[in-house]
Amino acid sequence: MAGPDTAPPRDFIRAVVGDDVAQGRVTEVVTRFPPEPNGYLHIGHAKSICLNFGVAREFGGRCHLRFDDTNPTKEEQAFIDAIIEDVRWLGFDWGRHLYHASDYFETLYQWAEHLIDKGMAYVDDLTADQIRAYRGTLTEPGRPSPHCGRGGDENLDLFRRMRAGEFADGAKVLRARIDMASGNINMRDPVLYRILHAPHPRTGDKWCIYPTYDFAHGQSDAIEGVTHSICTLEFEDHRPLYDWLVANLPVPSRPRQYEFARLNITHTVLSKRRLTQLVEGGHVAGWDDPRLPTLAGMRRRGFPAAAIRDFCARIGVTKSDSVVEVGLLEHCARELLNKTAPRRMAVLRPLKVVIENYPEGDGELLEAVNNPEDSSAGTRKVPFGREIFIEAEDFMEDPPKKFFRLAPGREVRLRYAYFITCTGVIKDKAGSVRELRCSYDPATRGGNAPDGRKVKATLHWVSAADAMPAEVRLYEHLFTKPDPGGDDFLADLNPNSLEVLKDCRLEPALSNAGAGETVQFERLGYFIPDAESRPGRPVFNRTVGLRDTWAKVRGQK
RNA sequence: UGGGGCGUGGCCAAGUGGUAAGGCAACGGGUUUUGGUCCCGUGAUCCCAGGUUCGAAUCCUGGCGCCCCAGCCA
Repeated sequence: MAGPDTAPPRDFIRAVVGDDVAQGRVTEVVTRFPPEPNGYLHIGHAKSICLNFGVAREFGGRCHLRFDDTNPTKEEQAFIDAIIEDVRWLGFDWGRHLYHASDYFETLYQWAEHLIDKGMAYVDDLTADQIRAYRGTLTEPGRPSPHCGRGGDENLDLFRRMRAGEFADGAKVLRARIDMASGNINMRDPVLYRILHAPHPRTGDKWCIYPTYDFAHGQSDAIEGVTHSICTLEFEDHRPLYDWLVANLPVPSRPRQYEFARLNITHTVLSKRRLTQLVEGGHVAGWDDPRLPTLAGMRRRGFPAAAIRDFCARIGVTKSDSVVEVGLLEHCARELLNKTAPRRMAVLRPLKVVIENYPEGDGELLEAVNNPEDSSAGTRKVPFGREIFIEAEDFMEDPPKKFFRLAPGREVRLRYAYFITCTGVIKDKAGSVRELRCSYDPATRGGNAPDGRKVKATLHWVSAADAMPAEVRLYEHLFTKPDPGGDDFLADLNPNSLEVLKDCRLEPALSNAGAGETVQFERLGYFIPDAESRPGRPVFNRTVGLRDTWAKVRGQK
């Protein structure tokens, strides 16, 4: 069993790294996680983070956190801050190795001049549209730009004037001189620098030209001594360019790029473009909406970081496109939480029960186990009285065959309390059940009958006199379809992804539920206080429900 | 019709010539003061077709299918 943070997984990336170490090709393994600060991190990033930091740790190396901040028109400091918080929360530490591609802007600039000197780059005056037209298509080769023959001095002069701010955005670009006829479009004289008169979150107004991803990434890796630059499959086509640049520039080391398949999960979306659309379009309540697969959202929802790490370890790392069922993620959360979450009782949809033979005005404290999976968690006292609330769905006036819970004349157990028998049903004018009358057996205190009598169900409950009112938010999948449609994915949004219950009742022990601590509401699932929770006005999020075989039986009848 | 990848049970995924691990899901059954947990049991001949071999998911040939690439995004 691949428990949390146990046996390190074995995959093709680790095989390569292990081989490089064994053959002496590298002495220290250095990886990096390189987010662009233009959005929040999601669980797809978690896969990459676990891979990069995991490999570094397993081989005694190090992993850098480096922001790929080469496009100031899309990036913000707020995203940088959020990303740092999320990676930390996930449980990884980059030590003093926090970097930004923008740290290397001056060096990258010098290397661009170096390329010009070698005749391997030129300044192009073509517009973006013209460049596209000259680039050819997937099946037809491109044609050289009319400016590709410019002399070195002219190119150098033009490039320096680009830096000096003499030209408008888009007026000129610096391009590598490689091969306009290459089958690989990335090699058809790719753009290396573009003019962007935009302030940068870190370098301010110092620059008005910025390197492209291709010109920044590999060189940044080389500067940092990264040995294994691990990225996703869509960059496979960029590897020849990555290698070309690193081979033709006076870089201090020779990193290698390896690609793995990005993560996909059913019933959600995992692309930054779509997540941004959901947030900016107001379809969710922000980047940390608990329905989102963002790390911030999952944290708020109550997913433990260790469960996410476990999930990432279980899905593996390969090169084949795959879609992991959300069920696995939910399983990872349940498995961990089952062992760690304290048990409490809470009633989501209260139905009042009056125990008629229980002395009026009396009350008592009953002992309840905090976690049957962890005896060290101890016990607590739960108040009991003549009037209690039970879950409305735990009673049926006319129960079907397989319904084991409370019904007229039937006896069930109240967890850690007594056996009760339903003796009466009170309804309102509309005919719906308002209240139940029951009797209890004083001999069954604690939940066991001395005569060995059995009941078929155990219900959770809360003392009416002591209950604390609360709001509880239930979540379902954000999308109704396993694979939300392409451009039309908003049409697949699940209208019932959020259900707010405003009249819930909690046992008193829940009043000091610690922030960030997920608890189990017995028989219901795992819940965590929401960020909007306040003393005296608690709000809980359901992280995930318990497995519910009754729901299955009920569903298929 | 160019270039780069991928194809093992419903979903992931081991396997690298010697006779198909594991996890999730599903379905049976047992235990149980959570219809939870836990325990036991049930399923593939490996995209297709040829070939090499005593023997192939693993090697060769030819097909088929799916994904990525024509941003001065990353």
